[in-house]
Amino acid sequence: MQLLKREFYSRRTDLVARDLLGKILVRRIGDAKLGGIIVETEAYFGGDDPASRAFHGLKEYNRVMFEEPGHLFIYNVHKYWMLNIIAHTDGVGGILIRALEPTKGIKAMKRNRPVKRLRDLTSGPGKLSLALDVDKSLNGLDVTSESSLVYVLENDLSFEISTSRRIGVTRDLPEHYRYYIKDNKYVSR
DNA sequence: AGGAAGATCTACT
DNA sequence: GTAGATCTTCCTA
Repeated sequence: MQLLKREFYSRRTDLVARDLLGKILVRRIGDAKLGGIIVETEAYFGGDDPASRAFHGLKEYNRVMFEEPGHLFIYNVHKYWMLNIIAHTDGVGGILIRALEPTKGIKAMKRNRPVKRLRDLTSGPGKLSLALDVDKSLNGLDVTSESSLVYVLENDLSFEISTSRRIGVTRDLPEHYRYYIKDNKYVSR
């Protein structure tokens, strides 16, 4: 399977968010590989998007949102770390990875986040960060490098895409910027 | 230094 | 469906 390159992320944020569905997110920890199929994403933009971490302008903690596409942006909310991948054509924007369908390293992920049912393992942005042992130490990481600790693989899969408004935001835009695989049981809700 | 907000999760009813 | 826990970061002083 082919690694997604920087050109993939150097496109409109919402298009990249949609196109990430069905791809394989891999988290490497030593020799182990954990991860799964991306089944739910959300796009966040720059200055005109009140739900975005970039809405109030450039700060130290959100700096990577304004930098080169294809890097990780890790942000904390309510005790959990949010895993985002930077993607834009106009200088700022990123995609929240909200849910995975686990396929690799399931035993290791369950050690990181013990659950009874597989469908509870990575069906939410905070859940998948715990399962994949993702925290702020990965902020700014380049996901387009062969040797990266996190990267995304091409994957041929056919499915129907559903959309909705974004989940959990206090001030959302009227458009639909949440994308998910229809009827997939690992979607967060 | 203190208070409040927030892209969440869990455990209830 | 709703309440409460929890912690990083921001804002004001």
